[in-house]
Amino acid sequence: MKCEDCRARSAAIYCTAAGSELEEVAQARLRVEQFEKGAMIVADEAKSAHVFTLRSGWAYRYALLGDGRRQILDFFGEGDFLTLGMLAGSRVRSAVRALTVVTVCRFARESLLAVIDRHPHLRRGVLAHLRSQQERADRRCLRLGALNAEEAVASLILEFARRSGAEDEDGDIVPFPLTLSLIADAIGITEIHAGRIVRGLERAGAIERLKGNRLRLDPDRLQARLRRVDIVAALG
Amino acid sequence: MKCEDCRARSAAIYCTAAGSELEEVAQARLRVEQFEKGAMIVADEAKSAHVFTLRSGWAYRYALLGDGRRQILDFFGEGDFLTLGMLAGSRVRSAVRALTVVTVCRFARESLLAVIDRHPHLRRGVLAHLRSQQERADRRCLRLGALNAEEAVASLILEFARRSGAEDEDGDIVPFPLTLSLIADAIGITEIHAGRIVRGLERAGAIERLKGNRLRLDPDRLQARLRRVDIVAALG
DNA sequence: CGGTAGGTTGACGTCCCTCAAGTATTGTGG
DNA sequence: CCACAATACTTGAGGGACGTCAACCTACCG
Repeated sequence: MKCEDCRARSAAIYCTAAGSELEEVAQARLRVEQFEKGAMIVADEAKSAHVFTLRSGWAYRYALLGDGRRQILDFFGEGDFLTLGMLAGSRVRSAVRALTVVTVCRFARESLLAVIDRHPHLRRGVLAHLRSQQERADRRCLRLGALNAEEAVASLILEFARRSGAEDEDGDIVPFPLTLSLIADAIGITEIHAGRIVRGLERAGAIERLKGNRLRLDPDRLQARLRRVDIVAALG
Repeated sequence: MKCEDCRARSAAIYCTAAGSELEEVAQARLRVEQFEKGAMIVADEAKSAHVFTLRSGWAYRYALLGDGRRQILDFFGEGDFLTLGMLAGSRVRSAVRALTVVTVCRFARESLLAVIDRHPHLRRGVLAHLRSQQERADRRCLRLGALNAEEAVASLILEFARRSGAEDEDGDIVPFPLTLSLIADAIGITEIHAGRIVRGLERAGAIERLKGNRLRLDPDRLQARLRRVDIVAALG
């Protein structure tokens, strides 16, 4: 598992590392692991002493409520850094699960932090990571607070399309590993209503569900659903 | 304006600074400023080269949507660091306004970053700040996605009570600078419905609105509104 | 003293939820 | 390969939470 060959490297938190620095990062790594679809990667983020770089696949972070409902707080894709383990201690208890088969690099939080601390210019990557965290948090907040169900689903689909390496040569077919139940818990509606919305988008020709958790999409028709809100806030 | 006397210092991002370090922080400061209630502190966060420490008062960060609606993304109180200017470059355009009369210390982003970069142990404060940012983002997400209007208003009030120095000697009277319109835009409902909810809480004896933007509250009755969701996620 | 910003109330409409009963689709053991 | 279960998705009918519009009230400020 050479870091040099890792296609997630350019998106990783230590993306600016090279040569001996990359060697130190590899030294700090405990091991490379694989998780099955649905497996728990982190059980309680606030207490985890480990952090991960996601090499391939998708994962999601969520909180459970007293009445059993689940609120999805974030999605992680290739190159993303989970958890914000460096920020451990939050009073909002959240866990991370694999959405697809996933491979990760596991680090002890303190030793990765130590490497970054030794090499000032690695902090650029940390700042970039924090910016994208912040941006995603703002987008989620807008999606949940200001969008109706159809707009929210459209913006969620577009986010996945954008993040999964925009340009597949094959038109506009993108992987989309979410079930209706996950969509529902991400945007704060019920599974049944999520189903009606997705079906509606399909009938309108904005999306088409294909075998193997993939989606053919019509970006223009999806964007059209966001016309009401898109001008200032740049969702999608 | 001596930093030693500042009551916001213990909550500031450079809270671990002392002696000569604090001197460097004060050197990096451009000036201390005051903003009137409602005044714009940062017009476009993504482009701001300045960052602020809030010395006194309350402020809020918000985004505007194409159809004129406003989504409040965060509230800032005494000691908070605005903006995430160090993370400038987000594609979600947001601005910051004063909620009350506000005094701030203004810094050039790069010079404050440079001070922190020179003194490794100051980074503890940055990490603490990022943790609380993350925690607040999660709470907002839960509030918007999983709570109904009454629960959301109760959790918002409790957040303000908690953050405004919990223990005023005078029972449970807390400053609460939000109008119905701001409450509505924070939790994603209309001003009119927010009015109905607040009125309902008042009639139920959970809160009482006093002169001067203050609130007398009955913590138990407010907490009771969150029973359905509180067990796992620790809102409030 | 009038103007303005903030708050209240009612009637009615829409969006989303709930419950119930289905139909694919996938996986598993024989 | 089939039988069977489990999971995911679909559809309809009825209800509740929240939005919309319009009217009115109150406090504050110049």
